[in-house]
Amino acid sequence: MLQELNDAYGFIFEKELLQEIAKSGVLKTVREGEVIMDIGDYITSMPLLLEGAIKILREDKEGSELLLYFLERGDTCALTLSCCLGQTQSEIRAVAERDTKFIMVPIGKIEEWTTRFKSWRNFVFESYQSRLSEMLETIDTLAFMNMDQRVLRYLQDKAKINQSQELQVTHQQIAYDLNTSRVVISRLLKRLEMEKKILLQRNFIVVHEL
Amino acid sequence: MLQELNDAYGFIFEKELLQEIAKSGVLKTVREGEVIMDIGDYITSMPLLLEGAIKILREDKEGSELLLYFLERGDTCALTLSCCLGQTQSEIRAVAERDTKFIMVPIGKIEEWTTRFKSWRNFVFESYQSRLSEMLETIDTLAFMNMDQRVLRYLQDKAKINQSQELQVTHQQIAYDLNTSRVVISRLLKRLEMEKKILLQRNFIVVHEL
DNA sequence: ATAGCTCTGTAACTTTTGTTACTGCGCAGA
DNA sequence: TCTGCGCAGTAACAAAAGTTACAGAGCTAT
Repeated sequence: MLQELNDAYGFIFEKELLQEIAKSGVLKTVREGEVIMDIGDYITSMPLLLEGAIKILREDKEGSELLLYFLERGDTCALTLSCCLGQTQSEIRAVAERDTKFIMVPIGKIEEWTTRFKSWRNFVFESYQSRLSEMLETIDTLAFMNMDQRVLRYLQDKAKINQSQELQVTHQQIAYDLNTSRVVISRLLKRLEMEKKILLQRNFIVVHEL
Repeated sequence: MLQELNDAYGFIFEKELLQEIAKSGVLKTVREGEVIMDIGDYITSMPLLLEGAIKILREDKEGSELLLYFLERGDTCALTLSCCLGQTQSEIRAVAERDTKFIMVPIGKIEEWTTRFKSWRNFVFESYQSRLSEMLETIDTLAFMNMDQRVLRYLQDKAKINQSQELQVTHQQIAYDLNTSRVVISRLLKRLEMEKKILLQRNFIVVHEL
């Protein structure tokens, strides 16, 4: 575990902190598609991503979903952090986008390290910061972009996160993530294909523009 | 200034911190409609609201605007805080919703107090937290609500912030804040009036449901 | 009072998004 | 091989939101 921690966090945390994390943290691995954390869950620890990717979703009372953003290696989820520190229920759902490995750090340590390690304090602040800017971007796409642009952007983000231009995803899945209907997505994807921006296959999309 | 500080922040900050704020902070008053901070500005201090209200707007490259949320007494803007600590340009515009009084605290002190005062640290964390949840709410309204619901919600929020059911606002202004067109707003307002949820006057709307 | 302005109401139309319904393809399992 | 199922394509229609255009109401300054 210490080795993996070092690979992902070695350049921002000091040795002592890395050892503390290795001591108090619990290593978890989840398979693609697994729900790591759900809306309403009581959160008592926060994740430090080592490998893989996680997608963070929001849901309304009627059960409609919306993808907020992805987390990668070196990230943590500030919304979870916020739940932890505020001792409230989770506002979001976290689902493994790929097979993923991470360390869960218990809430008590989070606060303790905040006073003891400057690098940890910075990490926490930077997490809040990057999560705020991701949320801003999400708001931008919702407020200022049409569905066709949102779909293209979604595909590009997903390609980046999965480090592959070939995405294994169904139209229905995209529709869920963007909170619209399958027919709308199929329509727009077809248009994007005609514009040569993507290539459509069964269960599978190739993104040209990155 | 110390008196006002005490009224707004006395119950969360210790005496010593209040005095430090009074010493290092600069008191500012702005009139309704004044732009306090604009997109692209370099931010070197953060505001602590004493009185009044501020609205926070986002803009895209084409100049379309969107209201993100309001700030009230006792609030600070975590997005600004984030800019401060990250030494980056402002991502948002802040406009006085009413005549407003606040204290600007220079960036150096923010960091210093973070290490010296637990109450300050908590305040900063809680600001991040509440701003994150405001942003989540904004995302919810954009993703899950139709324009008619958004308009009603907007009016209710504005009434709350201004502590009055009678809002002095034009249809055009609402359209700007919600990033839509004046005609759409007029149409929906008319419908809300027929549903007895509001009353329309010239330059002026009465909100019934709060 | 009247000219000029801002603000509101409304009609008519377009575009975008959402809905329903049906077709056919391709794969997996009996 | 046939059946059933999930997935993709598409048509036809409905609803929501955006656009253009114009008329009239009310305020202000001369």
